[in-house]
Amino acid sequence: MAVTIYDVAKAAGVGISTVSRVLNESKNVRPETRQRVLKAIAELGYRPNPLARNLSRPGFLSVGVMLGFLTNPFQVAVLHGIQQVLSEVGPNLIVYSIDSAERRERLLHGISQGHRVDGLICVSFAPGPRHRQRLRRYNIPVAVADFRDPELLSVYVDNVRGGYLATRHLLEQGHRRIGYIQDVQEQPNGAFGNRPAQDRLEGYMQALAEAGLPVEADLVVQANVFSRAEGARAAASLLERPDPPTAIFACSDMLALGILEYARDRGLTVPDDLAVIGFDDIDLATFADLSTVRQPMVELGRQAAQLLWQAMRGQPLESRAVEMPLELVVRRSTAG
Amino acid sequence: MAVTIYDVAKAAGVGISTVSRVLNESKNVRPETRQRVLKAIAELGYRPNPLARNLSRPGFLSVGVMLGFLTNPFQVAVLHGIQQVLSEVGPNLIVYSIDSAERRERLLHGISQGHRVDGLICVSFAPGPRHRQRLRRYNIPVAVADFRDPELLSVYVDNVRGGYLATRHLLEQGHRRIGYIQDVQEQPNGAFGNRPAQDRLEGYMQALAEAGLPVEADLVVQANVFSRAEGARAAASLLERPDPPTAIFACSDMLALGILEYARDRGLTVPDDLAVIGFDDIDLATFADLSTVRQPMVELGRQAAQLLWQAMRGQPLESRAVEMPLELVVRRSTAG
DNA sequence: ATGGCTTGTGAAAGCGCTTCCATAACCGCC
DNA sequence: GGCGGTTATGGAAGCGCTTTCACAAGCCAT
Repeated sequence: MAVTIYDVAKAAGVGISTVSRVLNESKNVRPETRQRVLKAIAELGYRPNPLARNLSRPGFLSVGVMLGFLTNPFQVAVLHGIQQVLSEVGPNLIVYSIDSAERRERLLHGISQGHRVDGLICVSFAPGPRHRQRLRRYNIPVAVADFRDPELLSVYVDNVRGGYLATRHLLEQGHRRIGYIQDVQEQPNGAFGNRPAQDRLEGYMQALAEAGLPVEADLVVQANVFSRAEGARAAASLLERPDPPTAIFACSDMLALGILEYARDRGLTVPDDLAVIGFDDIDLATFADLSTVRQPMVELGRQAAQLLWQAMRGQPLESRAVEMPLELVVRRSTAG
Repeated sequence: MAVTIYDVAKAAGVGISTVSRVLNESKNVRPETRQRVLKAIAELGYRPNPLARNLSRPGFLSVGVMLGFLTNPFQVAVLHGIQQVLSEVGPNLIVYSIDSAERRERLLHGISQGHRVDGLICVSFAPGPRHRQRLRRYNIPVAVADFRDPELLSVYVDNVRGGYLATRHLLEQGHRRIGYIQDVQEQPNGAFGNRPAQDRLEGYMQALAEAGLPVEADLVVQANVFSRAEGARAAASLLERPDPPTAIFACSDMLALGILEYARDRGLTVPDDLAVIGFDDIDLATFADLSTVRQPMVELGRQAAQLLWQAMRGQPLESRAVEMPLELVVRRSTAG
């Protein structure tokens, strides 16, 4: 099928070792011979096969990173952290961005049985039992970032506590009716949901309970995708009702920015008419003066990459799970 | 060194083909044998070598993407576009993020002679002559996004025109003293600079000349890195002088957001006290009501990926260079 | 000339896997 | 109880490259 080093050798009337030498710019090739080989390479359109090359030299590892859309700043930040670590230590970083549950399964299937990578990092989710089993069978280490899983290397935050912190803060500001917007994504089992967002909801409920307030089902709404537009839409559904909340906790800053946008369009004053708090503390939160719960996004990625890399090299791990700190950041969107 | 399929076969007392069958979950392996093999795999910590596997089956290609920081929304958007296309067609996407000129050279060196990828996309820069020569020699196709290069597959915008559009718009709003902030990055040759930003400066100068205005060297400042903080710093250096400009054109939205932040901190009204226009039209520009010159970032990546993929498959290209449209987007930061 | 060098080159042995092919063991059937 | 037809398994030939090794020239100083 493809043109190989043998074809080139034959065309140039030399042995394959000579072609290889030309390719690797080693010494001891007569200029004239080199020219003949280069000519043959050019004429045949020969392209060396990276796989074959790496096979016959000290191994070059690669790790795969599976994440959702590259439009999600949180995930990009995590990727950035992973990148930082891996670019130092060496392995190739192969990015698999997943836009649907179906594609995720397909990719995971390929990876878990296809031996395409030497290590895997999943961001904000964990592979299902079947994939997991195969990955373990092949001794492909797996790290999850932004997810807690006892079986895998995991780096995570206490999302329940995060939800609690955000909600308690709003309660302390005197709010009694607090909306929660969570983003959902399609899961492989066909269900919709999202573990971190679910956990934050739990924290939200805890805080309400602690304050002796009921959880009103109406005040919890879902946004389908991760975007400002969805945040605005969700805010609308929350606020355009008889008895609207005075504060909203969005499970991501991006959604929260959408809420702020909606508020501005409607002429609502923040935080007086409506208080808003997000989650993540993305770069833009400062710009928008958005209160939020900060999670160390880049560090999440770094730690996951570090853990994975240690496992890949067979080094002993002091721990398989790392919890990262969460911090309430109060800005003007909740405290005028 | 590493444990191979032979070690496993020996440990399990079977042939390597049987191990391979177990690994690939093919039929015709007695359950008992399978167990023995799995046990051996687990005990030896055997991990199949992805390279070797892919070598002996229909080829699996990979393309490398070299870009700057993953914190730059423009570059992330381009990456997103690339990702969209390549995830459909198949090859692995290997991301090389570059934080210094030195690292870029080192990586490029490895890639151009190391045969690590089957195709390469460079975002916002082009490989230097030496790398380029080697890449050509090995028939590794190269596409550049956000850069124009006659020798390579390139997808670009007319940055001169973009600078012109932005500046003319400010002139039409009545501004006569217009600042320009450009970001610079270290180049392999040790110089600092950035081709797109340089071109936009040229457009800026064209527009001024057309309006019969002089280009004042004081009004052109540089930001060292791509960030809001740098934008604010540059704005400060421009505005805290005797005769400050009434409008600023920043060569990226991120810098422009920094300017807006600075203006807000100083109590300046936008656009009355200071008009600001950016470049790119990143997602957040809408949120910040920032006027800008829109470039189709995702599409830039998509086109580059498409061009590259066609070249990789040896398909004829109708064109090696694609110019993408630019569009002035007027929002409240320049027009009250 | 002649024994060492260095230099240019090809043959062949891997690298770790998949897969084709051959063999052996086993099934049920007339 | 012997025959075609499965089913389980090992041997060996690649996949496309790098690299060691051996060998043939060519070089210099003797």
